[in-house]
Amino acid sequence: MSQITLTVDQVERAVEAGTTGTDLFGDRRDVVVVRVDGELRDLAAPLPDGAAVESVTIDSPDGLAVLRHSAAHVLAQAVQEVNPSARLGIGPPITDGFYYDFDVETPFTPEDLKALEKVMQRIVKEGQSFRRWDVTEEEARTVLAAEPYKLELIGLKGTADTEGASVEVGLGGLSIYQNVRRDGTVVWQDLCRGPHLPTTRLIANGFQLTRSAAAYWRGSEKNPQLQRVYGTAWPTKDELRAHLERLAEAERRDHRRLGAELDLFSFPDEIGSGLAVFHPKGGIIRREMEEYSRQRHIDAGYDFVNTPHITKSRLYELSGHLDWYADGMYPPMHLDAEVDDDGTVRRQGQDYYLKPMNCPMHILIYRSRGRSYRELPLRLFEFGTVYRYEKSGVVHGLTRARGFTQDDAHIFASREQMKSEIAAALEFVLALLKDYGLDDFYLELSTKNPEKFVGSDELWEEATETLRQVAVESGLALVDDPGGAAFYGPKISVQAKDAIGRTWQMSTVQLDLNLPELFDLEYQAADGTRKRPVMIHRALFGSIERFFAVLLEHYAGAFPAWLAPVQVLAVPVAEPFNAYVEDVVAQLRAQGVRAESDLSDDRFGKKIRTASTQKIPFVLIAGGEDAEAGAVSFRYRDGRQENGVPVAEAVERILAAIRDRVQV
RNA sequence: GCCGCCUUAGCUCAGUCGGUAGAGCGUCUCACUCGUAAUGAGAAGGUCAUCAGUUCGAUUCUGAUAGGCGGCUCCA
Repeated sequence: MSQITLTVDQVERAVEAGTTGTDLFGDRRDVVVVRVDGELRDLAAPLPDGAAVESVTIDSPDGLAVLRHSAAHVLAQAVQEVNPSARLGIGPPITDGFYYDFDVETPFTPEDLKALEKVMQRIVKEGQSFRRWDVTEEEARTVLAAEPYKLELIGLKGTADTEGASVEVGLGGLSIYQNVRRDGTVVWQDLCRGPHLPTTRLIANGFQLTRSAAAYWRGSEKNPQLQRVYGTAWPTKDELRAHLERLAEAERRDHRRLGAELDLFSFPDEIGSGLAVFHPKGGIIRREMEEYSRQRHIDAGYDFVNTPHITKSRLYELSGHLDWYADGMYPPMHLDAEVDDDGTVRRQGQDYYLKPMNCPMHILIYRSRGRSYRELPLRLFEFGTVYRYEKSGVVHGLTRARGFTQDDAHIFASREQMKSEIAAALEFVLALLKDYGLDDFYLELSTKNPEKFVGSDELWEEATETLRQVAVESGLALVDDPGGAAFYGPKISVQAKDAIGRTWQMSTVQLDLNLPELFDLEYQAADGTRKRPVMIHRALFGSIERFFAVLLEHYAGAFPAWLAPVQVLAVPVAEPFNAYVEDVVAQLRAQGVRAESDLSDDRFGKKIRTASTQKIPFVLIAGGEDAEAGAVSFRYRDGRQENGVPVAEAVERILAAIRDRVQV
């Protein structure tokens, strides 16, 4: 027996040739695969001489992916057991779970999913093992002759176009994974690069099928749709339960639900899909958001402009929007045409479009007269409402609407000012986001797509480097998004994490090398020559409606006092104290606080409950003890209370919380 | 836009195997009500999304339309 040398979890060891991961880690149930010289491998694979071997546990990111991928295989086996005519698409692990695509005659129903879960449970309990079989292309084609989609993937192997199929075919050889019963019979098999769990038993009870939906084959809407089944899988039941609880929490925070519960906004059918109306309470939140933003923009040297909601087509022909984005725009209104009775056109009409973007309008303001270098940088800001004809299937509450208001600014600057303006814009944006209560960020830098760009390499290089420098100086994590830029310039976007860890793309700062060119923008430089300005697009909220939704979900409706529609609710312990309570409210109102009193004939406990469900930041309670002492009692949203606070101090405390924009 | 599901009172939902409907919350009225998440009684409130079709009869079955939900594709 020859010996080989392995480095096992950083320790060098001599072992017999043919040693496998199972031999090394068989006594550790949490080790599900091994990483051999950086590549994940099955535990059953013999380890090569000199290899560096690391254990990969089921709760590590790689281990979880393997668990979920194996769960996807079990799902596919279950589907084909129930319905042998189902053809297989792909089945990769995804965040928190997995999916598998099937070509089936009829889509899955919720009952189907329940039944499939039962079959999966049985397969899991059988303790089938995953056996790798390295095959030639010929063998693979023979084994998978009945699986047209798999054959297509085999044909794609090694080409650049394996997107979405990387779990089935890698760049190396082909392999098939067989599910083997304990008695050695092969129950099911699938084209797959692996690796997999040693046994289905590890899928234990920590999995669940969650939903089914259609998905285009290989992600293209030109391809047929397959039926996709989604599931989630975890190492333990407890983790599964925690995951389901996170989903439930996200649902409780859903801005569409909170919007109705707290009477903030609605989407009347009569107006149309994706078009919101803000109710008085939503209006207050929105006004506070806007007013604070407006003040900060004034302080930062922005000029305020206003532009119309519709325009003749000429503007968007010039800007190129009609070339690039006509599909996403509302169709035009054709106006002013005059036709004689005999059908001859007496006067040519005009097409008017609802505006999908503010920038061309702002450009026209810049271009309304000659500009001097002395005016630069010129920062034009507008809460500009735009309309985009989003496809019917994508409209989603306030986060994807058809009409929304951008806090949009365009900075016209000289090449020399470009760097400092981009830096200032990013700093401005980050500081402001923090004031709204988001403080966990990372940045994403979208760089040039070599296939699709305008402008000189030099300018791109300079702009990209500037964005990068500013990003690095901010001290935030920076993620590269190579090729992710729009054709007209690189972009930095701020990704914010909310209270339950979800990431939202927020602000963007984007350099535009294209529009100044198309509109032939100029300014007169100090030396008398005419020069072209650069243009920086930046939005903080992106869309006020969307930002509203993000804040609503982030705070779960419990806004900090400065944003809360009702900041204080005063509740008398009983009717005799109505007047006392009203007096306190009057004092607060005199200071500009949005204070109300609950003098309804509900009982005291009910009033507390009502205030609670309305998520009012300060509930002030007054009864005999308080009235005698000239005091009130605070009740906060978490149930905390503080009794006998002198009225003057209470007022001051509330004013301070509002002024300082703190959460209470 | 594509696939699937859904649409019954202001909200959340029962229900009718085809004979025009119910609950809880909310609203209104009355009574009750002195310490931190639901006092009691009563009342009002519905062309069962819309439009066609089948039927003696449609909220229920069929189809179309609109809106919603979950995905896919898209997101300047």
